[in-house]
Order: sequence, then C-alpha cells, then structure tokens
Amino acid sequence: MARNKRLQDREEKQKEIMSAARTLFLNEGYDATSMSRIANIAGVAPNTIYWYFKDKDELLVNILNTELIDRFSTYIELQTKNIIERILWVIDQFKLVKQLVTTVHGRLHLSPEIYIWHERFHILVENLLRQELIQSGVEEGRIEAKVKIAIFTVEGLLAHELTDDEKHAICSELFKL
Amino acid sequence: MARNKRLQDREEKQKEIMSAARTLFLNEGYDATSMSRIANIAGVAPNTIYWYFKDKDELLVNILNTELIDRFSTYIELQTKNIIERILWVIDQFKLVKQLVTTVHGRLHLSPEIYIWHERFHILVENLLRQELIQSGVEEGRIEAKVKIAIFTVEGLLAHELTDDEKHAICSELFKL
DNA sequence: ACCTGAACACCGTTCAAGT
DNA sequence: ACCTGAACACCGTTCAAGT
Repeated sequence: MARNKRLQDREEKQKEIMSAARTLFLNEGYDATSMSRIANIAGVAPNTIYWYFKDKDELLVNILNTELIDRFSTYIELQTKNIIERILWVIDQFKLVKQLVTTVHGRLHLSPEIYIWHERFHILVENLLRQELIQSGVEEGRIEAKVKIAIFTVEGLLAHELTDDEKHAICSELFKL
Repeated sequence: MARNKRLQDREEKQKEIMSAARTLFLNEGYDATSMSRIANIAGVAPNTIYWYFKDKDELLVNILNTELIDRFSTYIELQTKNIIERILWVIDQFKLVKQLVTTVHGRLHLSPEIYIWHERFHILVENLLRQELIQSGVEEGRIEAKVKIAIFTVEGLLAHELTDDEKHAICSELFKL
C-alpha cells in the first residue's frame, strides 16, 4: 500500500503545519505570525507550506474549520443544561479563538475563502440561536431581529473583555421574555 | 509673526498627510494602505511622515479622533428625531468608518494608543446609549446589560452588511419595553 | 510528488546627512 | 526645525532546480 502510506504522510505533515500555525495564531495573532515561524516550528522551509496550502488565508480557514467542528460536536452533547449556560459555554470555548474573530472580520474582503467561511459560520450560529430563541418562547415576528442581536452580542462578548457577572447578566437579558 | 507662520505650516502639512491617509484608510483599509502611498499623495517622502506622527498607529488614532469629533457634534443637533432614527443615523454615519472598526479591534493589543482610544470611544457611546435607554423607560436593573447589548449590536451592524429593513427591525427590537 | 535556496516586490521604521 | 536617500530587518509568495 505505497499509495496509502504516501497519503498518510501527507496528512501528517499537513497536521504538523496546522498545529504549529494554530498555536501561533491563537497566541500571537494572525498578522503577528509569519510563515517563517510556522515553518520553523513545523520543521520545514517556509516555502514548503505552499505545497500543502494555497496561501496563509487558506491555512487559516483550515484551522478555523477543524476548530469549529471540534467545539460544535461537544456542544451537541450539552443539551441538558439551560440556554444561558449553553451560550456562556460557547463564549468560554471561543475565548481561545477570540483573536481570530477579529482577523476573520478584517480579512472578509481581502480573501474569498475567508468570506465564504464567515458566511457559513454565521448561518450555523444563527440557526443555533434561532432554535434556542424559539424554544424559550419568543414570538414569531420578533425572532429574526432577536437572532441578529444575539449573534452580534456573542461576537461582542468575544471581542471585549468582560467579567463573568457581566456576561451572565447580558445573556439572561438576551433570552428574557 | 514668524513663529505663527511656522505653526500654521506645520498644521497644514499635518492635515495634508492626515487627509491622504484618511481617504486611503477608508477606501482600501488600514493594512492595505502603505506609508509610501500616503506619502506619495501627500507629496512628501515616506519617512517624512514620521516627523509629524510617531508611527502608523498614531496617524490612525488622529484620524479616528477628528472623525469622531465631526460626527458627534452633528449628532447633538439631532435631538428632535426619535431614538431609533438617531441610532440608525449613527450607524449610517459610521458606515464610512466601517473598515476601521475592525482595524481598531484587531490592533487593540498591538498598540497602546489604539487601546486607549478604543476605551474612550466605548465609554462615550455607552453613555450615549444609556441615556437613550433611560429616556425610553427601561427599568434600572436591566439598563447596564441592555447598554452592552446595544453597543455590541451597533458594532455588529457596522461590521456586517444588512438591509435597511433589517437594521430598522433590529433597532426597534433594541429599544422595545 | 515533494522540498528547498534564492530571489521578488513589497512592508514599517530608523538614521545619518543635508538644508 | 524640517526633510530626504539609503539602509535595515522584515513580510508573503514564486520559481527554477533538485531529489
């Protein structure tokens, strides 16, 4: 199975590069992380990364996707807790990705890949919030506006440093009525 | 008045640089605008900018401040219209600055100047929204949470492209009850 | 197919040298 | 005081050349 061996090697190398990029992106931020540093940690030449990924943006989108899948699958197993606790959990989880929220917004109109990823992400989260709002008994006509307010608030809570008490008060207010 | 002449020249040159930077920052974005292009339009050598401004971030903060003062002073004269119209006006005004909202959030932790500016800006807008919410009769205990939700929503409306109807529905929902 | 050294066309910023 | 040319230490990315 030479074919499979090759494929496995390729995936492994890809994962090494992504893992190096992931830690750097999360700790230092996207702009502050150079391809050279990623390559250094992954143990390859800087231009080798371009064999596995089209460019820096595609590398970011790949990391965002695996990150999203990981968190989302554990979210599903959280249906026992109440709405506010679930939303707070989401915010807490995404604290790590906080740096990248701003990066994504900033690169929307520079990278088509990121634009598409962002659209998909919003639809996903909006569906999730809509379901939560329906379940908590918000009347039909107000749901769409409330969904938008909710997602903007979640983004705000990610972008700005607030205390746990403030976060809790805001989430309660969000799902009141 | 050689002294005054000098001062005037200095301010004029500063304004020329800021005006060049302003148009480029708003149209192309902060990162996409190089100091060379700014210098080119302002008619100076790239490094001359550093005689007038400490660095690119300080240049941005200066532009943000004059922009803020301009818009804010006309906002004061808007007290006749109702709350929703006033907020929609704010969002419409800041559409131009949209690009820079993301930039500011992205550079918060890279530049102390921008960090301080952002804090001041938030306090200003929060005071404004708090006043609006008090006037529309929101009960004491819920005001602080509602203020945060309102400011996050305004930021969200700036960062994301929505239709006028959606914007209106969201603002009405924000100031309901 | 996979990886690299060298190069390209940029950055923001500094500094010695000019006026 | 004001302005500049030249240089510095970077970027992300490309490409011809190797295995």
